[in-house]
Amino acid sequence: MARVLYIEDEQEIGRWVTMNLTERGHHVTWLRSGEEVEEHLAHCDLVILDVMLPGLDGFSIGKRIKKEHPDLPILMLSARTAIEDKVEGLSFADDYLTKPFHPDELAARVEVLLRRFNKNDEILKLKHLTIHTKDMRIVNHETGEEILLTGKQYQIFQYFLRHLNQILTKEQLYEGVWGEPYIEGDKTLMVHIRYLREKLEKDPKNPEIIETIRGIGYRVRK
Amino acid sequence: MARVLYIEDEQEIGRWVTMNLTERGHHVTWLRSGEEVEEHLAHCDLVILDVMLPGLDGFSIGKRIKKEHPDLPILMLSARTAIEDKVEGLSFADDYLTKPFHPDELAARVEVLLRRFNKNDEILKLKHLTIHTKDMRIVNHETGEEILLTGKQYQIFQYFLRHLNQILTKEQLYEGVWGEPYIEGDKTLMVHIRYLREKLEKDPKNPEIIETIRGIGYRVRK
DNA sequence: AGTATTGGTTAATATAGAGTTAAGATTATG
DNA sequence: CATAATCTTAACTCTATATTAACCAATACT
Repeated sequence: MARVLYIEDEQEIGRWVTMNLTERGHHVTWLRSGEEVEEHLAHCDLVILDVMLPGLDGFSIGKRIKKEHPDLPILMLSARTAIEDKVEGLSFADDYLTKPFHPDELAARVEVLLRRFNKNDEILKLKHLTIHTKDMRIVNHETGEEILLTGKQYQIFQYFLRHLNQILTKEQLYEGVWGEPYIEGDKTLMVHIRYLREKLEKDPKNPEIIETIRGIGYRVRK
Repeated sequence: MARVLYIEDEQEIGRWVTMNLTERGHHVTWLRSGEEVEEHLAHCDLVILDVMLPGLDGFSIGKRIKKEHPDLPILMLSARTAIEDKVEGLSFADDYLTKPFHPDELAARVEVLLRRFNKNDEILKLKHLTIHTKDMRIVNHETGEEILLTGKQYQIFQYFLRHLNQILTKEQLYEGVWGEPYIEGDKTLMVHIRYLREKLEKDPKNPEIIETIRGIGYRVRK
């Protein structure tokens, strides 16, 4: 179902959680500390983070992850039930579950996050397109043909889908996809938008999927 | 901060929750039953739903709301702590909080949902217009249509919104938007005001949003 | 009422921002 | 290592928007 990155130092609970989530069809990567988190982030759909870790605490790690990857859902797991901890956790994370908990509740909350962040196999319909969000298969359901995107096209379109209905500035888009600052006047993004439209739009000259917001950027609406 | 629709039949807890959320700056509409929910949905940012209600139960109501309004966050509130209830609730809702709970936790979870669903921008109402200040989306809430402004129109209107109720001279406006000195007798600003009125006003000949202050300039009042 | 003054409207022209294309650079693939 | 696919750059075209200017309407003043 989803690729879960799980950071937990305790052997016991770590095995138990990993087992439970694996049973439900998720692919779990369990790290014993927050050290090598960074390299795994690009290849996961959700982070489960224990608060009590040796060395750097879960809150700091969570905040850093959220800063770098705002579209990656984070679920905090903790034995600390104090209201201050919950409020602190929820200030950046997307859910906070206190130990002990029932594995079904964890699984249900994982599902909520995947649903909300468009990371499960939801089927999204935009005009003449049917998009399987999990594996990003795009089908033109009027002709039945599948649309294959190249790497960059895929990343850009995914960024749009994660921010449906929002007006995205060229800066936001460029920085979100390339991960480096946008230089005013650069046409690279535009060229990609053009080829994307060529593939996605019925009539690329009158785009309906990716609309232009002149002076600002672009938008994809549901 | 946000417009919360709260459905709860118990007097005691209803008052307490309403008070707590109001204290934190939210606008709470408290309904004692799920009957007249439908008409309020269009004008709220988040739904808090009690599970135990006389008549139709909270789960059914929640599912129906989610089906019609998938982008409206729902937080379930319940005295039922059984895992089956939680799983059932989380199958459609976006969070599930069991009673008793700390008001700070409810508030924190409300914040998480508003953040995730992008509903935490300020909303300003001027006559028939609803303005989402964060992303500057302007909607005519009588027709439901979105109003798209061009760059200059956008800048001018933003200047008005930052100086609500103030009479702005043409000098002030011009210098505020263009950043260069206003030349007496220049009609550029006026032409833009005209096109702005064309888009914003119900009847552009009798402007209600942007009023003319003869001999001085213009004003937008709340 | 007639005239001056200030605001409003319209259409033309100019400009900036977006779209297009193709060639060259880079990266992936057999 | 060669070839193909994809990405970036840059010159050029097109179009929405901004500005200008000429004309029209409303209000204020004598």
